[in-house]
Amino acid sequence: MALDRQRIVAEAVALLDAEGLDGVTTRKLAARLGVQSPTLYWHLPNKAALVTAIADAILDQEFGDMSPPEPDQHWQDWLSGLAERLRRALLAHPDGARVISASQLSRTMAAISELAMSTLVARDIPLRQARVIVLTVERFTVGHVLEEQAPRPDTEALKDFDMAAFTDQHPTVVAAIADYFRPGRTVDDLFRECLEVVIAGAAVKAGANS
Amino acid sequence: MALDRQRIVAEAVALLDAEGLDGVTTRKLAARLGVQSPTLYWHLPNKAALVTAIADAILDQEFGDMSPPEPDQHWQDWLSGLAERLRRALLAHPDGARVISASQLSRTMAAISELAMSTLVARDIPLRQARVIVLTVERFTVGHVLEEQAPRPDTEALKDFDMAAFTDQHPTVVAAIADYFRPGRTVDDLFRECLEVVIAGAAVKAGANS
DNA sequence: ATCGCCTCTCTATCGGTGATAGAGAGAATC
DNA sequence: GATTCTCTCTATCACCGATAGAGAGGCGAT
Repeated sequence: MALDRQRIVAEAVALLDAEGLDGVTTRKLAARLGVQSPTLYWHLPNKAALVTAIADAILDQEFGDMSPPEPDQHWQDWLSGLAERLRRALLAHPDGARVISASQLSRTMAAISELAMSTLVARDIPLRQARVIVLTVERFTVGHVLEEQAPRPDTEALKDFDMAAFTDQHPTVVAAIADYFRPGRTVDDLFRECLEVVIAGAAVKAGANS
Repeated sequence: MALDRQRIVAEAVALLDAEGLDGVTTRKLAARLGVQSPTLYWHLPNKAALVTAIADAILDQEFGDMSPPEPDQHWQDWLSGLAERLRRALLAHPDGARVISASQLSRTMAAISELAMSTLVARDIPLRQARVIVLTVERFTVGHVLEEQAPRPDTEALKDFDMAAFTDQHPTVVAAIADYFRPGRTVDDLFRECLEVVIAGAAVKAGANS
């Protein structure tokens, strides 16, 4: 099978799924493609370009179809949905948020921003506020998923972790986490509640617009 | 001079300042300390622990003194100030946001969360909402600074970047960025405006509390 | 038809990375 | 004085991104 950029990126995503971002090395990727690693450098200038291509692929997978809101839909709900989709795209692959934050100039991310900002402008929100709102939502979402996907500290490190002392020094944090582990609650609920904060603020800052 | 964990971390921060996170290698760090690199492994279990220690050092530098708000101060203003300080801490060092997001179980970060959540609880905000608000502010801030510190794409990559086509496909984004470069505006203004969105939402979601 | 160019992959190698094994120096303790 | 503990060393591992440069094969122009 011919080796081209598209096939390289597709296999890189598969490798990401199998081993995480640190497992995506030029050698392993080349091996999967039945090729020697320097060959990849004929198709890609460097590894950063590969990561950006992976980021675009991840986003494209979830944002293949992007559409503005229905006329009767509140932009708040539509923007929430966009953020939920962005999160879903990042969670769909190990280290998805790291991949996006390590990528440079992702075309798809730019397209998402364009759609979101123009949608808000079409709802009579001033351009500057539209940009502020969209950036806030995007950066919060990436920051949040980055934390969600942070590696669990290994058991070795936990051995000299004094839980009693931690609880003593951080009672509120511990109580809040305990609440968060209440039966029936999921990580999705936490994201949704945080997102509601951001969207509520966006509504305030957007002025009295619909 | 005796080599201990504290001196290692201090020198690691200096190395971070000089060369960025990718420049922080065990060999370079050891060389600065006048020592061979395996020696470091007597004081640290692995590099991840070093990064976490650097993260704590960066935060400690800005959050040496942490105090709850004055009784007459709105918690919104106090929380804004906390976020501004967090951002300042991250911006004070190259790749500061990457360091914090790569760190695991930072004690100082936990202390910041504890202070913020307990402060909100003391202002009669329900525990769960307090946690949601604090997490939102923290993760937005890290996400934002992560973007602020993202490396500028090298000139090589920009050579085949078609600005005209980009403007054509993303007119709103380009217009928004142009507005952002208006004279007198700084990157600090953008952060402040985004933060205002988050804080406004926090105020809404906190209910009718002070 | 053949010569030369172009596209793509190869081998060989470079300098660098985090990490481990195990020797050994020197101080502290018994 | 012998032993043990603390700390640093040398030597080495497997692996990483990246480059130089050879060479195979197709394709077009002569």
